[in-house]
Amino acid sequence: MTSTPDRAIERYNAKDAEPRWQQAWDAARLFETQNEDPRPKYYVLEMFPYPSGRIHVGHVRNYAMGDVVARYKRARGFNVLHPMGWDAFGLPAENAAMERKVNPREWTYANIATMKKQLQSMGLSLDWSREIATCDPDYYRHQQRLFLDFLEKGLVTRRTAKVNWDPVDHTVLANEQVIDGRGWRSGALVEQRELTQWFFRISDFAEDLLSALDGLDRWPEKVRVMQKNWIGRSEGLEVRFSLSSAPAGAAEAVTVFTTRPDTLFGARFLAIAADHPLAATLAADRPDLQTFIEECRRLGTAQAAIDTAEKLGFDTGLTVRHPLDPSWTLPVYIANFVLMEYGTGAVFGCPAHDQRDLDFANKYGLGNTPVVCPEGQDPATFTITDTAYDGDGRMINSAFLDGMTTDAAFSAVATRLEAEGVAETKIQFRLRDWGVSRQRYWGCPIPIIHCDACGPVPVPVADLPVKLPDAVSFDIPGNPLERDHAWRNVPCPKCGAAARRETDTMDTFVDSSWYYARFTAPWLQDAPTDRGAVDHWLAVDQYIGGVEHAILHLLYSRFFMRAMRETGWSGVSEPFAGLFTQGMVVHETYKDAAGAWVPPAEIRLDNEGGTRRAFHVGTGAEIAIGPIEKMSKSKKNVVDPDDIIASYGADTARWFVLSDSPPERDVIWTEEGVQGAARFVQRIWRLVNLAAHTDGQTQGADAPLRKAAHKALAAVEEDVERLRFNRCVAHVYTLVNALDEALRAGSTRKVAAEAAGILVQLIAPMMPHLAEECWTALGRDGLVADAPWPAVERALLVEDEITLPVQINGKKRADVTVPSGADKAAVEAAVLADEAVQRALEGRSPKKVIVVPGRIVNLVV
RNA sequence: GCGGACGUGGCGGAACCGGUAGACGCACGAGACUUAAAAUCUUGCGGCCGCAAGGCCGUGCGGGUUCGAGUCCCGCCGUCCGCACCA
Repeated sequence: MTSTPDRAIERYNAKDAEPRWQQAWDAARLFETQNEDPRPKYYVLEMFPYPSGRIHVGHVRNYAMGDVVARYKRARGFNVLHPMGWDAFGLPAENAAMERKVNPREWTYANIATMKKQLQSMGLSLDWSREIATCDPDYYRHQQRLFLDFLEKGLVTRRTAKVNWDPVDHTVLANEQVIDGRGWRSGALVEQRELTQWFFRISDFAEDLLSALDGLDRWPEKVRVMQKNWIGRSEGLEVRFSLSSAPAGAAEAVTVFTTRPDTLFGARFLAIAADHPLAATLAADRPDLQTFIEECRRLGTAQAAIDTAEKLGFDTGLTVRHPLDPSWTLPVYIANFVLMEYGTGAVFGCPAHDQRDLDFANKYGLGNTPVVCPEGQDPATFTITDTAYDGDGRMINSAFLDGMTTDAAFSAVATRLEAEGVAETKIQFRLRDWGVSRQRYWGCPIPIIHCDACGPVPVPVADLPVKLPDAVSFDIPGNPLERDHAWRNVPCPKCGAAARRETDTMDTFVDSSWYYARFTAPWLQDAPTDRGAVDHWLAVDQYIGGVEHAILHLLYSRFFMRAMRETGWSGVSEPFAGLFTQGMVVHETYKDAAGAWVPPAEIRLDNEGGTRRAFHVGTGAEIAIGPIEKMSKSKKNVVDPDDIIASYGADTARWFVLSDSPPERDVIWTEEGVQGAARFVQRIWRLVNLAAHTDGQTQGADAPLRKAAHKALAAVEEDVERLRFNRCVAHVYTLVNALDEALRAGSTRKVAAEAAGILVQLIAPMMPHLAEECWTALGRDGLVADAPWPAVERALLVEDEITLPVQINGKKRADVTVPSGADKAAVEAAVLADEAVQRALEGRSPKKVIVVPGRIVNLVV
């Protein structure tokens, strides 16, 4: 049987091979993309990393996936753009500066150098000639230009807004950085401060950002739903309730937004937010009211997450007239559940049909009037006690609306109030404008100069970039830009008088909102983008990253493309045509007897008899195996990609992260799994070498092998296109098993080497170094990374004969083999002639025969 | 509370439009080779009954549609994720 000569095949040495092939690709400049290349374009992009210091396995997974797509598409004849850069501004650099007295810029660039080396050791097919770092003045000068252009187009505004202010660190905190009302670093009680801030007017695009989601059919449904909810469109009516007697200095009326004008006759009260201007006016000379407002604010920030928050109200003593019946007045409350940020900061309370209003009304004895009667309920007896009814029905107790449906009542009220000039139909969005001002040093300076005479004046384009000063100190809390007088004090570009630079920098989400566009022509000196390049490459064909960016980054980028379209920097509106959100890499946790976390590197696992036990490599003490969790420094359940690559090689690491789980789900990093991947690398190496030198003569073994190779090829094609890498891996295993079997059976060298060649091309996108080494072993010319994808021989995919399962009353009783082209009658005849079928029929004759061609036969008796 | 996803062997998972449930891998058992170990190879591996042939049960639970349901419908249970006083 085994006619393969006993050749000593050396083990594949990844440590030696991987750098060698990386150099070969570099030397051939294989991944440097030309914009002018006539082949069809394909833009693959993974979310660029923050240079935190070292890459983690999550990066390995993310970039391995992108690399499979990039290498595959390149083999399929596309001009692939696959760039990489650094999301390099951000708070950690400033924290490092404070803790370790290092310059943020030096810290960042040192991290970039380290991480670039790590990424290069992965063998990714990246075009490093297009590398960008957002902290580079060559990048952020263009961002400043975009800011100025947006400003000119009215897409940027400046206004006051409330921010979370950390009085110890002297900085604004994002909501996520406020924990239980305290700053996440300082632990100080966070204050709400009014600050003048720059805003991008993303809400101007709310309607378009929402409706265009429907066209993003290559985005996960989940992400589209999240964005839809985030934008939060609701249709309703803005209604003015005039005050019976307006206090001095207050408006004559309170405007309310409602999505249920049909229930207006069920109104019992009006409630305004604690931050409503009317509340402030009233509080001016009323300390009790001031106290209440303070209380509301504290509750708002300190216990944002409370779901049982009690409804609190303060009766102002004011009343408003009902817009549909001026003789009817309603009391005005200040209520803690009304948000100034949404709608008009005022609501009318309809207790019968809104649970929140009902809770409030019941607490303050305001009663309720049901005005919508559910279908099948008797209006005469329909009452509400402690559960509001928010469904549809017939109008009752509602004067001219009685008997209408809720929809009809909505329209009737809207028509009437609009005619009277006391209301307008309004579409309200939850989406708010994007505040981009940050009181921090390590970010893109906002290119504005404040002049006492001229106000905020844009820095002239010719003066860009506004560069960050290098010599800064973080000895004193707060933004060093404010203390840097040499940097800060400049003449007004308009009038020449003494003026001051804006010391706020931009939110780092701005940096990542357009980097993918910059990649299309990163060499441009005097413009952010080149229209030809940007319109050619965008949208990104496949964008890959974590779900944690489902809303902010992806929504901001969609806004940015629209704003760049308005300012002429892009002809495209949607940045990402295809989006894929990959799962995390998770790992078991380990705890020693003292309860301290133990890192996986210090663990030896034992699986004797199927019982998993862990021991400490140093002490030998048994370690408790804990739950599988997201890798985190605090639980020490992290593995370092450098260690993995050093001991197993990049291909093994890449293969493992692609193999074990569907890419959108979490993958559990296990030592056993990595070892399995490492063994497979050797197995491929061994089989490919055997195939290259076999002197098998059994031609009967050839046909099944060719069939297996082309089946695997077709299957991998389909699954790479759909990013189902775990299935690709399974197809490769199947082909390897077939090759192994064929070699044992004596397959000829010609066919074995041809099948091995296909195998090598299949693994090339996933394990590129091993693939090159195998390609050479097979005596093939050039680089497999540059070889065109093999063509599937479709004829090999069709079977001559097919084995159909035969069911009797839905239970499988036999298998019958028929020619694959057999028609239903022939199949039926063959089935009924089958011995096992006849035995199972026990003399009965089928009442019905269902033949599903190529699938199954079911006999009903 | 609202919205979404998911639930299949010891484990990760596969199963396309309703058509052989458990592909492929990991782990584990038995055996071969070896002084030994590693590596490699052979072989078994959902449960129950059986020497076997074979049979019965089985995709979170309960019902339904269908010749046929992991897949579709209704109702539960559980897990995860997102949003959350949104008027």
